[in-house]
Amino acid sequence: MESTIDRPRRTLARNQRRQQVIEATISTIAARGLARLTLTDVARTAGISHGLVLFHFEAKENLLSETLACLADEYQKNWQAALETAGPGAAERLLAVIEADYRPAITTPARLSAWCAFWGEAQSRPVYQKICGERDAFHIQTLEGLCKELVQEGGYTLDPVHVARILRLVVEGTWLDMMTVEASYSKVEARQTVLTALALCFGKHFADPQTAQG
Amino acid sequence: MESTIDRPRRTLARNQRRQQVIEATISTIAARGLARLTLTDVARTAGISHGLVLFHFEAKENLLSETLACLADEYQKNWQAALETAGPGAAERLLAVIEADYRPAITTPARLSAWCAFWGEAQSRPVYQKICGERDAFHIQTLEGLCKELVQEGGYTLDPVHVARILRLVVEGTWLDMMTVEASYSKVEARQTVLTALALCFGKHFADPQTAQG
DNA sequence: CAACTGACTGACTGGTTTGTCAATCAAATT
DNA sequence: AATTTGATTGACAAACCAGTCAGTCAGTTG
Repeated sequence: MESTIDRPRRTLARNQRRQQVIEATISTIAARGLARLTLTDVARTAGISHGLVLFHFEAKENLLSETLACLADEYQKNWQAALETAGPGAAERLLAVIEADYRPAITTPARLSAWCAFWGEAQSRPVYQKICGERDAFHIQTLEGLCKELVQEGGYTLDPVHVARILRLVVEGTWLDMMTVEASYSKVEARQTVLTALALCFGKHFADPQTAQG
Repeated sequence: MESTIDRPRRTLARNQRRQQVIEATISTIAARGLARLTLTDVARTAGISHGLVLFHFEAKENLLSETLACLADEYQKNWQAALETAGPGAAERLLAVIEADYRPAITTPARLSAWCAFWGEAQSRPVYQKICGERDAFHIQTLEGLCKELVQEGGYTLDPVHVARILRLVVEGTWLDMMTVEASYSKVEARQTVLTALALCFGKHFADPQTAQG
């Protein structure tokens, strides 16, 4: 008897199909941008009719919101998971949160590209702003908390809010660089840059990759 | 005899009208985003017919490219002018280039918003990438050069490329923050963050605003 | 003043795109 | 096997929008 369960089905379960369409949306945004995105594009990428996309998401606007929410969820779960498996020390935990941003599953070219596209459009769309906003606030709060711990621990004369911001911006910035800057650099270079920033901020806790090697 | 020169004319000179339409485009992008931008929107903002927009720019795509080129030009001229009027020392010059990014004329909400919109769309549009790319490369080169000078001058054990990148990303990042992050902070806060970063990188040349005050 | 040039308008066209819906089909249930 | 449920399609309607163009008008030049 052949298996009837794991053979690809013509009709998929609701959640599976929705996830598949969202993946197709991410790819299509990466390839064509938000401005030129059409439902027919998305449908073609997913290998289904455009009517089915609307059947599952009601409206284009809704599909886009849910796609962004999916990306934001993924991002948050990723760094939170990293935080949970990290050791108890503030330094370890800060490093874990930062390194989580460079995990391959998160930094897919298509995902980065889609993320940037939403970011650019968010200026004029409160809906998008709100989806990212709450999760962002939590992320920032966490970073600030860890920096505060480190400042107290190491007796640094630094404003934890400023330092947390600097570190976050360097991480986010290297993301964007890897996408946009023409002569783009590698993920290794990006992480080295972040480690340099960490060493500059918290020299007693982190060694500069430069001096550590040479 | 009344003046015939400075009275507002119904028909404008070619360059004047083009500039006006570009300004209208920037405002409209800020208000509606690139994805929903229509020529009718732009025309309404400029107070002219949408036929005239096409008369001056041939095609929508062309209007957008020229608008982006205008923003990029403006940006470059701004920091280059700041560099020319700065003193001879590397520290002064670096500070001048960085502070130029916070001049009010450049950091208009509409301009920042439009800039972000183009940035987001640039992933999938080589045309946009190219317009920014060359100018960006020059900007990065300049920053790296100044950082290199400072490193030699102060005997820091730092990679100038990494430091230049960190500083640039903090500046760019505060820009984006002021636009996107929900509980946004002020331009003063942004500049303080950058000064903190400068002090962390080049402690012998720049004082942390924190310790300088307290 | 007459002729001319170039800016300007607004109606129109063709093509594209979102969203609807009736019909179809696969899978589960009875 | 018959019925039901819910996914799926493709044809269709309506809206929208970029781009065209014939004709108008303002400003200039001879």
